[in-house]
Amino acid sequence: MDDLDRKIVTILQQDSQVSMAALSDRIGLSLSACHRRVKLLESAGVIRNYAAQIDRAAVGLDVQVFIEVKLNSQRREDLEAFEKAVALMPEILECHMITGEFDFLMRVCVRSPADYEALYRSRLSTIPAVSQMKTMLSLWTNKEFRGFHLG
Amino acid sequence: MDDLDRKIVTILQQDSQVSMAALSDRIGLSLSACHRRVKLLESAGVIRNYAAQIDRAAVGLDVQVFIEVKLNSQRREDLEAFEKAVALMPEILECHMITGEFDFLMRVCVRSPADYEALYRSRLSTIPAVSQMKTMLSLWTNKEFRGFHLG
DNA sequence: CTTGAAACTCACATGAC
DNA sequence: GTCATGTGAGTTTCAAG
Repeated sequence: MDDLDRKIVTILQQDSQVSMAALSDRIGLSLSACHRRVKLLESAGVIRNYAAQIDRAAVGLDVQVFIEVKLNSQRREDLEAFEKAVALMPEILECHMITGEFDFLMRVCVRSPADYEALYRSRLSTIPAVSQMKTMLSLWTNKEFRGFHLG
Repeated sequence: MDDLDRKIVTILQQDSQVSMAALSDRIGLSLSACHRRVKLLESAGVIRNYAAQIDRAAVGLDVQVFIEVKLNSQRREDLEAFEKAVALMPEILECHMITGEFDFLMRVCVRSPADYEALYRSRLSTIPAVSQMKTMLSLWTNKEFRGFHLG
């Protein structure tokens, strides 16, 4: 991971459909050298995959919520039960174990407040391992994720 | 956005480099019909862009932190000052205005605890509009974002 | 919506410097 | 690392049903 690799990754994070020729131009490398680096970044696992990025509103996911979760205990069985429940819910887009007052932070997207209420009432709050939850509704997004900042 | 469009989007969120032929096969449509739908989804803004997804650890961003932020007030000048400061910090990957005790939730990635300390001490806590912050260090990620769940 | 064909771009491998 | 080159694959468009 030298400076050229970071440039490549930065560009590909914004637009993975850029042609090798254009990419090599922008980083000041020959086409074949650039191509070789990209393939190396892929096989090294630096570049995981290529994905289409979707407009959340355009697909009707109008409600985005962050949820802090506290478990009954840190015992293995509670952790595993919670993780398993999270894995089974596709509306939970991400889930992080965190330090602080709560144990986990999750991001959830659903179509409507009613859908969130249903999810919350009948599928989240019923997880036995969960003792407490705090919902933070995302009112609007000031800054969206557009790739990691390198360097 | 019918069912076929949702199928297309779901596949492209996981792998945008799938060939049109393979994509059309998987959704059960002819190549040209499938191609037309993809282009429509792009021009309609449903598909925003195509991006390489990077392994955070592989690029040395070992520290991921969520930060809740409370402002001094909800006055326009405080909000704008905060947003402006956020926009200028590339380490802040996302920032959402939220309901609840705090006003904003941010995600930050840096290379080391020392880097976070420096960011926190000299660039975050010095924003005049900010009255309080709460740092939640991400210990590990149970579920990673891999695209929205449609349908 | 379908099939099929033509034109074009680019990826990829190769060999040479 | 740099060029130059050729083949195959995939994209894109178009005509016709």
